[in-house]
Amino acid sequence: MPVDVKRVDTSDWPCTIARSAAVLGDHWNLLLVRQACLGTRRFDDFQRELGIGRNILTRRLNQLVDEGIMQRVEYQSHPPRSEYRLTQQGREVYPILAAMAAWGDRWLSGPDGTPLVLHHTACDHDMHAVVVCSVCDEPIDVQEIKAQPGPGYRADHEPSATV
Amino acid sequence: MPVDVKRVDTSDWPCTIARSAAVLGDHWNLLLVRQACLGTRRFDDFQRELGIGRNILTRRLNQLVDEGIMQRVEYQSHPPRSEYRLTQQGREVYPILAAMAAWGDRWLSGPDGTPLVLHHTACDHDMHAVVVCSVCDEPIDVQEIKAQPGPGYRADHEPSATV
DNA sequence: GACTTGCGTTCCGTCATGGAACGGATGGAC
DNA sequence: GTCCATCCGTTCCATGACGGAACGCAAGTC
Repeated sequence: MPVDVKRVDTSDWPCTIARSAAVLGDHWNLLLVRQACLGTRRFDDFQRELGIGRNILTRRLNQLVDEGIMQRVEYQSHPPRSEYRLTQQGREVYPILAAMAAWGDRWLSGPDGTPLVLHHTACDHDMHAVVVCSVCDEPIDVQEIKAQPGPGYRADHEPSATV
Repeated sequence: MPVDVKRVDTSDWPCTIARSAAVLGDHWNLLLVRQACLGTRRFDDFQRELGIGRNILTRRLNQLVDEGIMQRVEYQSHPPRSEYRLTQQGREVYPILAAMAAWGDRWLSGPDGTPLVLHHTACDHDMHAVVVCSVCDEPIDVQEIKAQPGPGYRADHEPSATV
């Protein structure tokens, strides 16, 4: 089970973003989770809907399962067939995707507007994602955030001394 | 100026996430924006702090400039030296990174807790990012969102017919 | 004149990617 | 029983992205 990591591995840097990037900072992983959020579960469906190579798909799905983002669930046994579903950890990636969609709508969409409208069934409105502070509920701005080493910080991995 | 895209290009799919992923779904791009958010501006600093190869760094920075996420600003002319700063578009990537950090803290951090605490100067509290609905302000859950084709949707690019 | 800083470019070996073909287990049609 | 389709992969191979190391080059500094 080759794990395909030779490019710099940032999963053990003392930075959550770097760690998350090791998992989510990948073209296909991101799209696979997106597709799973839209309801796709089967190998062939992922393959057809994304146009990803079957060999790459196999690797990526196994990797996502190893990372706890997806799980294999056998849905029939003659012949054995399993589908790939998001775990809770995987489901919680969705807000990140929604934030990316909001950013994309603002900066990348053409004159026609967004290609994808998100409808929030909880409040029954079309919406977009907003990232807010957990304490004061105000939208986040880079310039109002200071990053500081936390309890889990160790200086021994990241090339940089500064975080 | 080789643009280094041979792997499947999703930038014109009728899906904002796919488009955003074409820009942000990359290991280094994500980390470069993170680093820029933390204040890094100079070529050598990026190189040292991230441990990225100089050739790769050159390509990535140029790409980010082309995409409007960063801009070159000359800070002295003898000799000509320029630094790379985030544009507004780039600065607005930060909420996505913050959302990724929150996810990483929840699912990837060790027993010691987060390696990086975010302090919100606006309300003067340590915080984490929460992604909420723009209409009802409630946190987003995959199962409460329905995606529907929007005005900018065209079925002619993405392999899949379904969105 | 030698050394340092800042910012790249060039060269090259290695590994990931992606296309295509193959495989193998089962179920259905005839 | 035989042929064909479905589903889920694996294997093979050419291409090209990655990453390390060395080189280039302009200007300032001692």
